[in-house]
Amino acid sequence: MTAVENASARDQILDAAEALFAVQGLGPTTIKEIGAAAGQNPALIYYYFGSKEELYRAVLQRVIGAMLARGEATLDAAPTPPEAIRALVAAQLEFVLGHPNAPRLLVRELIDHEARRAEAALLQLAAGVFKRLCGVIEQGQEQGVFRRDVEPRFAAVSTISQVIYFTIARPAIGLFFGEGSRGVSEATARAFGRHAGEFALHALLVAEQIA
Amino acid sequence: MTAVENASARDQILDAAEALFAVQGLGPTTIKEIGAAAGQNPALIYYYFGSKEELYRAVLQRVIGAMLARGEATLDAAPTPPEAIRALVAAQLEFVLGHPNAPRLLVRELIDHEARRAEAALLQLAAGVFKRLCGVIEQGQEQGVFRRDVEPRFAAVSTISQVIYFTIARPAIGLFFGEGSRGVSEATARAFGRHAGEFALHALLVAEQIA
DNA sequence: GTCTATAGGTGGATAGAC
DNA sequence: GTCTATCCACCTATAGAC
Repeated sequence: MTAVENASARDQILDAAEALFAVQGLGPTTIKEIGAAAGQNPALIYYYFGSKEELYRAVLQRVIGAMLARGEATLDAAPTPPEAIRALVAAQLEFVLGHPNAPRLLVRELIDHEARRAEAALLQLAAGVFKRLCGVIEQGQEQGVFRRDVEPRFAAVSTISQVIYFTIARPAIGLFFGEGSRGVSEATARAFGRHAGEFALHALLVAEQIA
Repeated sequence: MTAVENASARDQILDAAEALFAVQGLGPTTIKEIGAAAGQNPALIYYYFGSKEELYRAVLQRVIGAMLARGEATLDAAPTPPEAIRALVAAQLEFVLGHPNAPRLLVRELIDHEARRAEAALLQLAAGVFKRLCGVIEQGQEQGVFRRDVEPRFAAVSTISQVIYFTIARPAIGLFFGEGSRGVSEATARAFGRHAGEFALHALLVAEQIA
């Protein structure tokens, strides 16, 4: 009955809902299912969140907030544009390893956008990360380390796409790598993360800069 | 009542279902909705397909078949590994412009895999395309035009990820490009396609090969 | 804050006429 | 092959006891 225990019941619902929404999506996930997974009475969901939709929004907010904070902190901390690219991709990979639900929720939300149910907030925030990364790439071009015949905004999309797609397509990639359709091992995922940073860098660096 | 008209009723259901499944997913799309969108009686869906699930499978089969045929033909026709990379990315972009539902259905299916509903066939086929592309990259490495310090399978994933992610994230990218949250223009999409081919090539080519 | 019971609505699927 | 009518299961949400 204390504030802590209340928060805990609420959080257990949030955690269970996040996992179920990520794997099944909003529609097919039922209130009863969430209650059972959370070890809580389904009626509590209405007490704490009002409706299934609002619970879904709360789940999204939490995930997006965490992802964004991580991305911005990483970009801010990097000393040079090439380091920023490498660090961002590495942070992206570490983030999705720790929060495998995040890209699933995010991508579902993007696909659902034309179903007019997506949060405008998500779109704004996603666009915000792109802009920050784009600034870093422009800076690298001004410093003469990145090629000038690259559209910075396009390059930002290409850079970010790799880890997200890798995570989403993990079952198919697991088969491709002979590691089964349940997805690749964590070691392979980390190796891909290092590759993705280098791949983007080599695509961006002027030829003389390449070691 | 002719065979052609029968096929037409069936195809109208398939077309309507494809669009609805792509935008909303399987769960939230109702049989009645599909019937209305197709201009057909919902009961016909059971006559032709047996169940909602089997209709969904038929939709997937059609899309995957088209995508695969296009990809393999493109790779087969390219004379050199660099040309193959460029041509594959260009074909990918043209395909998604013509079939905007395809990547949505495919990515939904991948995300849903842990919900144990995905087709093993899709995973096998996706892995097949990766393998073909991977062979092209290895060939380029043997010929000395592509860098040897790149894992070919990772590079295949990075190359393919760009256009698919661009399509999925189109609403966010639309905002980012100041073209509204309904997505970017076709001209911008084509420009991105050209960029993505070059991005992957620069990431792969040995330094001396870069013009 | 937490639980039970249930109302109210909708969805997938089928039976059977035409 | 196509349509109408309908059954049954299930889901969201609420009312109200504790």
